[in-house]
Amino acid sequence: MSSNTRVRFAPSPTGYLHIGGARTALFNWLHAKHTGGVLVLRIEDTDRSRNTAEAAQAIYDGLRWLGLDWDEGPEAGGDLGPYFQSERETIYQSYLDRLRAADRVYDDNGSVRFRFTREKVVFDDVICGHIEFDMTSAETNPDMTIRRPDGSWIFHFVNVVDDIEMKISDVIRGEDHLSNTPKHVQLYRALGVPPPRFAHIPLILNRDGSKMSKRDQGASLNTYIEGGYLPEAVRNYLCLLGWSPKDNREKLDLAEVVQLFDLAKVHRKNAAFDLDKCTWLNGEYVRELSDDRFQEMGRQALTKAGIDLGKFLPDYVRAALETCKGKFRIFSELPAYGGFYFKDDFEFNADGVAKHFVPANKPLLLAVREAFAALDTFDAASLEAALKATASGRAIKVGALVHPTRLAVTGSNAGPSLYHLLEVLGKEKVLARLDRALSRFG
RNA sequence: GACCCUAUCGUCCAGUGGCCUAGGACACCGCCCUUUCACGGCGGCGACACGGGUUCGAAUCCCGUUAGGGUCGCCA
Repeated sequence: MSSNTRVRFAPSPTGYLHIGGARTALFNWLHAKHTGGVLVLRIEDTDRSRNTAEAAQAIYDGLRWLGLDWDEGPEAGGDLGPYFQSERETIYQSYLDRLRAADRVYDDNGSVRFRFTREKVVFDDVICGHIEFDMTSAETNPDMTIRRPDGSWIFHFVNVVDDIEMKISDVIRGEDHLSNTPKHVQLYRALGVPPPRFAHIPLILNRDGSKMSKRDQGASLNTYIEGGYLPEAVRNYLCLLGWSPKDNREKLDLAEVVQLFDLAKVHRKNAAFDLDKCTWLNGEYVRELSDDRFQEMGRQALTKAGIDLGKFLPDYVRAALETCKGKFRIFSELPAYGGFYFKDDFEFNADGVAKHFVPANKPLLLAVREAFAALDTFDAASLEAALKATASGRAIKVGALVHPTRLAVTGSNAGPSLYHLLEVLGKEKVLARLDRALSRFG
């Protein structure tokens, strides 16, 4: 399927990719893919104080992490560049000349202003529908500045010029630009170019409904990258914010979303970012991760938490990680869940101590130690049999032994399957840890 | 303040005049499964912002109010 659809994602290099920007990029990407069109990436760095190179890199990294590639732009090439506004000076100059020739600009204290036509501006937004703005009053809509006295350009002007030059057919952007659109439409008309289609997507709000700004928790994509989230899960969650496959499904693969995505069906309502749901969805994906990728991400998460895996045999690490699969939702939870495999001097959970390290349990734990010590083969099946035999020999429930034992060897009340975890730990470590716990009883 | 957008469970989404005593998901609570946790299963809690219309009939259409968000820069 070929088409003339050309969309663009045009972020300002702020040093990180905002979660709202990420979704705008995602929707642009989806629309391009759905229509067989092209996605252009353009860096809007007209503000000279911004450190473009590094800040732009953060944007590429974020987009690539999400799996969003662009057809034209930095590091991708294209015939309609350059794709940094800071490198398009002569183009802007020529467009300014056109406006000047048409007598649509004038100087004001050294800056250049664009003279609006005093009229009603109407346009049809793909998402928001028919929009009317009354621009007849210079009081409420004063002529806008398009170039500063120092020669630098203002967003509205360069944005429109670039969209014209890059032959953008559909401008898909955040709803915060809806009120700016009539100004842009006026610019198109003054330049004698038909405006593109506009589609303003709703904004992402904080969980409490307030506006999500730079400093808010979760505003930066980095939060998810560093927090041990999977890109496919975050991408899936973002798809569901303001758009729906309509059949109550939550987990959708990318190819299917591309097929179903319909820009016109995107909501008009702002949505709150629900980290809990995003985390749940992540857990769904983690559970289905291939063993290799799970192992790789697991090692990364543990290393990041300060654990030196080099001190352990690869087989030990692999087996340890294996017992944790499917038990947690985001990788940042892994160190707390399975860190005991790599630390002998861990603290014992206080609630657990109060509940299980009571005097009456000391003989029980001793009996378990004795049973385990007598084992020749230290595998899950033998351990389970030994523990159950110990329990029935004393006419107590298995749980009465399981809980103190788990606490003794892991320091926690929750964790991987006890018998498997004991097997991975090995006889030596298990007996040592049991002794260490026993010493706590005084 | 002016203008623009929006308004279904706490959150995300389904619902486009009768199928709605409003459905699903996350979260929360209970039960079951179970060596813990998680998963899974079952059940519960929980919403059409308010007021007027239109219509035989309104969550769905219209108007108003209220609330939230956005824009009004020589930021993007």
